[in-house]
Amino acid sequence: MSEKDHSHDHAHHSHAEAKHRFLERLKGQGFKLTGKRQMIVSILLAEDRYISAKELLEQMQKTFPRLSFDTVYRNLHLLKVEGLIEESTFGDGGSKYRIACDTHDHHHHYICTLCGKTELVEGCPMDMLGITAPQGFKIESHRFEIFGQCADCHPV
Amino acid sequence: MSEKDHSHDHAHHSHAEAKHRFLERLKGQGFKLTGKRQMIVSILLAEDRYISAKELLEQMQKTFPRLSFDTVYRNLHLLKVEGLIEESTFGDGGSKYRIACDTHDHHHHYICTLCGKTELVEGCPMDMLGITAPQGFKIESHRFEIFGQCADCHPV
DNA sequence: ATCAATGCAAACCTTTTGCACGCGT
DNA sequence: ACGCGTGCAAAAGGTTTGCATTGAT
Repeated sequence: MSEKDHSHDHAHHSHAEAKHRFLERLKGQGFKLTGKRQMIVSILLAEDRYISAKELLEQMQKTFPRLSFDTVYRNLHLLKVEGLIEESTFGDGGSKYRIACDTHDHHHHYICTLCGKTELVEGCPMDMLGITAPQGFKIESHRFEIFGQCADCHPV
Repeated sequence: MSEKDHSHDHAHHSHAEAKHRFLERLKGQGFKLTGKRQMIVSILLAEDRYISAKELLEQMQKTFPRLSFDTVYRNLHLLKVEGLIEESTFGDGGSKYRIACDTHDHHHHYICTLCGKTELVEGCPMDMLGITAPQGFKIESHRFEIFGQCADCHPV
């Protein structure tokens, strides 16, 4: 087995591992592991980037021709509530979703606006900045994203 | 004239001043100063917070009963392209808009998710954080917003 | 008088929902 | 067998567009 094959095999292995972990979490909550649900997790893991509900639907329809948006959205909603995926609204035309970075608790992303690929940002502005909220302002959440084009997507 | 009246007058004065500045900028670009366009700028200045296209429409319909979404959106689009308003997508159900903070070049906001009111955040994470983009990632923009409830909107 | 702005209506796109049936447990 | 998950269809929002008319300059 060549080095190339080995790394490929390794990638597959960790993918399967991760998928198993995600599905176990759903199972533990009493949700059923349907074929479509598993495929959504598979695709999101394999893509490892932000993709739209439409992209997801189109990929899945190759296997499940009668699949429609409602099921995709219902599953995305479930996965989001369970904290297994992340949602963002960059670009035009609605939300995009990616598998949650389960190895890092709190994080922010560099996001490629062309392909949706992400990289982790070091640190969080809420820690680094001397954030002092206005009088009486109760902070509940924040959003920090850096947009641009990844090495694969821009010419030079 | 009482102090109260005076401050009220002052507020009106600076509002009118700001409105004039915004409208002049449109005029300079060759756009027509229609009543509806002026009213949108007026409302956004008076509100000084993020509001939805729907809120805008409803306020304006008191004066222009036949006004519909298309005109509101067309004007919002124009104002956005001209850099006179800012758009955000917090909460559910689409975009919200506020008059641009023309006195500050680059900035970020504390945003009240209940009323849309904003406060300026001191500093920008891109300056404060030791941002080092991944190999080959070409940074084009970023988004940083702190959400919560302002003093007026939460009980305690 | 000219050309942008508006009203109206319809289309578009993403996302959600009600209901009956099918499938994982 | 039970009850969640799914397909179908339709609706719900938000936003955009074509076209004829109105209105600012």
